[in-house]
Amino acid sequence: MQRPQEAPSKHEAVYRTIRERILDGRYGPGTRLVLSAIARDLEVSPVPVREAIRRLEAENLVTFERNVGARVNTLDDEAWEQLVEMLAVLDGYATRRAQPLIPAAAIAEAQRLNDALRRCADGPADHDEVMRLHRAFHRTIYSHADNEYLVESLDRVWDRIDASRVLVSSWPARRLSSAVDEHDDILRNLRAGDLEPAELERCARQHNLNAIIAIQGRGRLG
Amino acid sequence: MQRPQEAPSKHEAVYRTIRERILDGRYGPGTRLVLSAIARDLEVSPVPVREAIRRLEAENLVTFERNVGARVNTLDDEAWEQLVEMLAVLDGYATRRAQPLIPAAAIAEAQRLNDALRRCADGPADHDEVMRLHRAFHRTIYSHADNEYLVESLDRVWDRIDASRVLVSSWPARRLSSAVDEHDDILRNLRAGDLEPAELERCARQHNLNAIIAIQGRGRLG
DNA sequence: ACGAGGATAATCGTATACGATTTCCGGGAT
DNA sequence: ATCCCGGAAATCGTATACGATTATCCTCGT
Repeated sequence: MQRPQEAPSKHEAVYRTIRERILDGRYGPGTRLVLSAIARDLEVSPVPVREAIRRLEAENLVTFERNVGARVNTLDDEAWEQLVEMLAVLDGYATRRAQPLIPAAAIAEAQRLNDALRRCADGPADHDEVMRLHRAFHRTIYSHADNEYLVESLDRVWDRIDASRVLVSSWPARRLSSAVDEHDDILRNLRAGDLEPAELERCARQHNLNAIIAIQGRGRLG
Repeated sequence: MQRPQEAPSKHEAVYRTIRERILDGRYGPGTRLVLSAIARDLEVSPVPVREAIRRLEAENLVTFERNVGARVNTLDDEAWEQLVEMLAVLDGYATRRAQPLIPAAAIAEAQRLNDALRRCADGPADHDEVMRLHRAFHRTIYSHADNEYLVESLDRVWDRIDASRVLVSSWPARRLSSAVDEHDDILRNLRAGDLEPAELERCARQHNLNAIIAIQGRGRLG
C-alpha cells in the first residue's frame, strides 16, 4: 500500500514545531509555554501538546513545574560552562575518531565554512550567522565519527547551546578570529593525518575549551 | 503551609515505576509496554502512562512506534559497543576532573567496593551483584567531577547499559579479575596524584574500552 | 494442506470534560 | 500607605469517550 501522506501524528508535529521555535529563538530562554495557548495556536487539543513538552523536558530544553507549567530553560554561567566542557570532550574525541574516515570532500566543505566564518570576522557582527557557520563547521567533521550515539549526543548539546542563545554573542571580539585560526589548524591536521590521534584530540578539545576561557578568563579547565 | 504529603503526580509515579522495572530487568529488552495494561496495573488512566512513556522514549530506554506501541529497547552488538565507547570517553574525563576534588573517604569507599568485586571474582558468578558493584565503583569516583551535566550523562549511559542486561553477563571469565586490577591501578593513581592528568584520563578511558575489547577481540578502538 | 481475504479484537491517538492547584488582584484592617 | 486575606481567573492533572489504525485469527478457495 502506498502510504497516503505519512501524516505525522499531531504530538510529533507539535513537538517539532515547539522545538524549532526554541532553537531559533522565537521562544527564548524563560518563555512560558502554556499548554492551552499552544493547543489553540496549533489547533490541537492539549493532550498531544503535553506529550510534546514531556519530550522536550527529557531533552533538557524546557523545565516543567508541577501545577505551574513549562518554561524554556535558561542557562546560567555555570551550566553553560559545564555544557561547553562536555562539548569539548565529546567533540575532541569525535574529531579524533573521524580523522581516518572523513572523505576529502567533507574536509573541503569544512574549509569552505571556515572561510565564510573568516569573512564574518571582518564584516559586521551577525551572531546568528556566526553561530550557524561555527556549528556547521564542527558537525561537518564530527558527523564522520563512526558512532551514532556520540554524534547524536553532540547534536543535542549543540541544540541546548543554540537554545540558550549565548555562545557567540558574548565572545570577545577577537575570539572569533582566534577560533578561525584554530579551525584551520584542525583541518590541517585532519588532512595531513600524520599527527598522533591523541594529539589531534587534545587540539580539538582545547579549541572548544578556549571558548570558555575566552569568556571567563579563568584557566582552571584543561 | 506544611505540604501534606508532597504526593508526586501520577505521571511521575508511573514514570518511576516503569523505569525501575526496566532497569532491574522485570521489563527486559523487547518487552511490549501496553498503555492500557499498565494503566490498569497501576490504577491510573492511560493519559499519565503515555506521558511517562514519552519521557522514557526521550531517554532512549524505550522505542515508541506509531499506532503500534512501545517496547523496551534492545541493544545490538554495535549499539552496545558505541554506548560503552561513549562511557569510556566520559568516565575517563570525569575521573581526571575528579582527581583534585575527591575526598579520601570516597577513595576508601571505592576501594571497599573493588575489594567486594574481587571476592565476587573468586566466588560463584552473580552477574547482578558484579554489575551493581562495578557501576557503584565508577560512580563513587566520577560523581566528584565538578560538572553536574557530565555526571548526569554518565548516569544515563549506565542506565541504558543496565537496562540492556548485557555488560557483565558476556564478559569472559578472566575479564573480571583484570578489571579489578585496573580499578586498583586507578585508585592508586587517584591517591598519589602525581600522574599527569592526561595520563590518568587515558588510563581510566582504556579501562572502559577494555570491556569492549574483551568481548569483541577487535582492537580498532583506543 | 496452504495461502489470500476479510471479520474481529486489541491497541493507539486525540478530543472533551471537570476537579484541583496555583496565581493574581482588590478590599479591608492596622 | 502597607500588609493580610479571600475570592476569581488562569492553568494544570487526569478520567472518560470514541474514532482510527493495526494485529490476529478464522474461513474459504485452490
